[in-house]
Amino acid sequence: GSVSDMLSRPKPWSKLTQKGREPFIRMQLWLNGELGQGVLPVQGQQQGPVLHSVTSLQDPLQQGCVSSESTPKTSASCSPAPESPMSSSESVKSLTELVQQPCPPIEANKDGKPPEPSDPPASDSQPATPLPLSGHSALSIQELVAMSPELDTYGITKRVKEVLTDNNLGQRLFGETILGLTQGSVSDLLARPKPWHKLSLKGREPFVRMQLWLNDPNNVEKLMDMKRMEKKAYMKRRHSSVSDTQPCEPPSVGTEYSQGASPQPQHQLKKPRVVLAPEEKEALKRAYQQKPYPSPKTIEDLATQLNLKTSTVINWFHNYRSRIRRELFIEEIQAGSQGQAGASDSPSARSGRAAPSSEGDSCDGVEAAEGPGSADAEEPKSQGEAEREEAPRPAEQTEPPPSGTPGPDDARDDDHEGGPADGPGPLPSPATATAAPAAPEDAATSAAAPPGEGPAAPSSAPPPGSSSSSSGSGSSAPRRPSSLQSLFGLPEAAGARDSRDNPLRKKKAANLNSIIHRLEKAASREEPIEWEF
DNA sequence: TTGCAGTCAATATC
DNA sequence: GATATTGACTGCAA
Repeated sequence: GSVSDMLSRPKPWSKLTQKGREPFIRMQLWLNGELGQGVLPVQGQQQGPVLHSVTSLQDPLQQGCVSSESTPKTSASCSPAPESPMSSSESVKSLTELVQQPCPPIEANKDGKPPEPSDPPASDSQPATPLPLSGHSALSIQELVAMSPELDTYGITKRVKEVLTDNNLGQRLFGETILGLTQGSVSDLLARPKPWHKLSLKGREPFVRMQLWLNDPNNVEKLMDMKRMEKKAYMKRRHSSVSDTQPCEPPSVGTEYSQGASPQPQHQLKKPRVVLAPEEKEALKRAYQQKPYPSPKTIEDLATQLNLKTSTVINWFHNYRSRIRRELFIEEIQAGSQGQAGASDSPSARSGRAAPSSEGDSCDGVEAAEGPGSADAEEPKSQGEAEREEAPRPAEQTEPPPSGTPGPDDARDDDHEGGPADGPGPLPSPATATAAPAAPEDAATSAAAPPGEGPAAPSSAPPPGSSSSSSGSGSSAPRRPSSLQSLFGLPEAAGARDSRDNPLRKKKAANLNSIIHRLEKAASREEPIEWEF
């Protein structure tokens, strides 16, 4: 049905969303012969057919171009059938145009910031500047992303981490040079990769780049060279600045233009970063436990009580929700990979990252009820979260948009609270929150306490995700069968399945389902809910 | 409008 | 010095 609709009534490119454009890109590729039967070979593996073609696309970095054999024709592939008629769909037309036009270096798109190659830093550590991705292939990369088979993001990051550590290459260098991302982003990406199917086209890009990089036989050398060049540049700059005092431009960069008279105005304007105090975070977490989706009023109250800007509170909730969500993703993956070993169902997987998880403690409301299933206790998520995340888990639901939107909704203030404005709202003030309302708090409170002990559980189990678990040094994905190693190809699903086999998981899922059910029921009844799960 | 994904960049930690 | 964490932003979609 969708196909029919698309073929008969194609929307203009400009009206399409990223997702909506994907089918057209696929069609174009298919027309170009880039896609075999139109079915994306999920085998991609590092050398899967598609990927190959991908590589062939010649990443500006050429990094990924592995396939020496992929040869020339590849290049052709790059440019999507230039003249392919494409008669009808203008969308495709625009696409081809887009693809053909010399694409701006990726960063340009990314940051939206002008490439400004002249950037001072560039001058010194020039090499770093960027993204070798420049070249015409910036767009190609997007194309690649669109046509790329499902990749095993977890496996890819794992291998990347290994290569980087084995060769003593830093994330910063790798990120700036290969991915066009900052160190923090790279760190985050490597530590908490989202499953392929949960990623947007943009989000997949870094993984495709990583895959290409991994495929590049000279990847390490290239990076090493970069490293050397950077060092050289740094030394040079340092030297020159010392001897010449001539600030040139470098000064402003790396070091500090601190005293300098000129630049200060701007960065004077920089607002200092807000750092939430532990108590404030605690209060926010408690509030989150009660309402993952607080109403504007609640947010305001919270802000007032905590003496924070409402925007800060809003941001905090956004960030917390999404980070917890990601936390779940990797837990899912890890659980899946551990599969049978259900033993360490311990979620905390990431030692360091106790936060969301252990604190997520949040789930309290939910878990608490779990009662016996203490096991669940570890899976920290707030009700809303839990529902949202867990719900979909059951069987076939691997879909991103957990139809079960009920989760969040139920949790929303506005929903069950009196309407918007009314008053008292649950004011999850630090104080109130803890002691406050109904049941959930128990959890909340209890959760508050545990922080300290929380670690207990996790400690027992070796950090699943941590490479340690895999022990096998070189054996990147020791416990993960080769399959996982390369492609995700549905592995996710597989993983999920595994996890599902785990009794604990089943139990948890069942519990969550019942919670959801009860919530829905309660909601329809409009009865005040007593959280006694 | 609201929520989310993806990032950046300042800090914290290791 | 490298890596991890996290508040804030931007852009997009519903």
